[in-house]
Amino acid sequence: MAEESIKIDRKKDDKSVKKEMMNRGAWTAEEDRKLAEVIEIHGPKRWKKIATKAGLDRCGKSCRLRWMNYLRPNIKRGNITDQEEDLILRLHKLLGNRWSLIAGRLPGRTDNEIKNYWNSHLSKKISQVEKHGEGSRREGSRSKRRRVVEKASTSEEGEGEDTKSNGCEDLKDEFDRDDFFDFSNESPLTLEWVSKFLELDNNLCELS
DNA sequence: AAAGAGTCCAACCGCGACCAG
DNA sequence: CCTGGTCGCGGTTGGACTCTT
Repeated sequence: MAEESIKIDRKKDDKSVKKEMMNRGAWTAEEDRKLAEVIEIHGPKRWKKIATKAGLDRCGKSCRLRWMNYLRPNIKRGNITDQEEDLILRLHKLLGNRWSLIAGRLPGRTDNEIKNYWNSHLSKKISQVEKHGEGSRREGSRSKRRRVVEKASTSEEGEGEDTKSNGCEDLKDEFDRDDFFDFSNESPLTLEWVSKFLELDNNLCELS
């Protein structure tokens, strides 16, 4: 028993020592350059390897995040347009806090960016609207662990867990959300998709 | 001009899923 | 089947910047 806890402690210590040795905080231009170089050669995978190859005192996780949110080509910087905002609102209504899925429909935007935008702009907007208007509906606390939720939701969608509900529950019979949002073999945001989505969303909310 | 409050966003953290051995 | 390593996700934090008083 005691031995086990010592083991755990040692493990924890190793971890924190490593952490302390790791470079953290803001990325420098030099680090960015090194990271981009290595990724160009090896591709954006095996992040731990990339971190060591680049000679950065960063963990793979940190490298991945930097690449995904900042260095990746085709990243769109600057203000979220009205159209994008509208899309985010509608997608969030359907999907809840599944930022990566939402980001998948906004080319050039990252999940982190959308999440930040939501937290700083839209959540306020929404709570203001809710104050004025009627319904208060709790945002699903940890919509995360989505795969678990998704699995569960296939059998019993109810529970209101993973947000979205908003009078749109009815759609579940005729609309397979996960199918709809499976973007794996589809090119991102096309006008057809947007109009298809907006049309569908309008229809659903008219029903409710 | 300064200082306190508020906002924004890059980066970190912790967790669960996935996968290879 | 089990285990350890890795990845990807959403939540949270810290600090730089801006606004207000």
